[in-house]
Amino acid sequence: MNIQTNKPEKVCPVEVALNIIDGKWKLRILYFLQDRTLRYNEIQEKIPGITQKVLTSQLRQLEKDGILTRRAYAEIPPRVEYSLTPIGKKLITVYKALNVWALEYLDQELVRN
Amino acid sequence: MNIQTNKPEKVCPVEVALNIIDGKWKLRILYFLQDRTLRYNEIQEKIPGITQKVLTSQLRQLEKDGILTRRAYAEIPPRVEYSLTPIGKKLITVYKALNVWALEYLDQELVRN
DNA sequence: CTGAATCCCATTGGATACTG
DNA sequence: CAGTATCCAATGGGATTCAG
Repeated sequence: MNIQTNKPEKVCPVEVALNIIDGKWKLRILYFLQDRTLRYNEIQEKIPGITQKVLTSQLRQLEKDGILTRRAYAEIPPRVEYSLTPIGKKLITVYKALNVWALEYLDQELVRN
Repeated sequence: MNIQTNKPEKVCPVEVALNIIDGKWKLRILYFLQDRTLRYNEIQEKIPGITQKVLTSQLRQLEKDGILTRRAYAEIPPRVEYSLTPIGKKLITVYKALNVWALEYLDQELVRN
C-alpha cells in the first residue's frame, strides 16, 4: 500500500478510534460500564448472546487500548472487576452521538416504508 | 440466539448505526462527500489503498442504507456521481464526535509513552 | 471511465468443552 | 467465578481479470 507515494500513510485519528471501537460488542460493553464497575459475570449477563471467549477477547482489547481497567482479586472464588478509564468514559460521547443519529435514522426509515 | 427467552432481541439503535458505519472505509467516504458530490474516480483517488471491488461494495451498502445517492449518467465516457442524503450528512456529527475523542485519545497516549 | 466477476486468504466471531 | 483451548464458519477485504 502506498508504494512510492509521498503521502506517508498518515493515520487518520478517526481510524484509530474506529479500530478501537471495532468489534461487535465493544460499544455495548462500554455502555454498561459507563457509570459503574462490573464483574465479568455481570457483563456477560447483560449482553445475552456473547460467548465467554469473545467477551474475554473484547475486554482484553479494550484493556490494551486503555479504554478500561481490569482488576483481579486473589480470592476464592476469584473476582475480576472492570471499569472504564477516564478516556474510556469519554467514549460515551461517541456512543451518544451514534445513538442520536440512529434514532433519527430509524425514524425516517419508518417514513420511507 | 435467544431461544425461549422473553427478550425479543430488541435491536439497539446503536447497533443499527454500527452496522451501517461498519466497514473499513465507510466513514472516510462519508467524510469526503460531506460537502460535495464526487465521481467514482475522485473518491478512489482520495482514498489511497482502497480497491475497486471494495469501494464499489461499500458504496453499494451505503446506498442501500440510504446514506448516499448514486446517479449514473448515460454518457460516453460514463459518469457516476455520489452524494450524501440528508440523513447521511447528519452522520458527519458522529464522525466529528469520533474525531474529537480520537484527538484526545492520541494526546493522552503520547503522555502515557 | 466505471464498474462487475472470480478467486483467494486472513481475521473475527461462534460452539463447545475443559480448568485453576 | 473467570476464564482457556479447540475447532469451525462466515465475512471482509485484496489481486486480478473482464466488460459495457
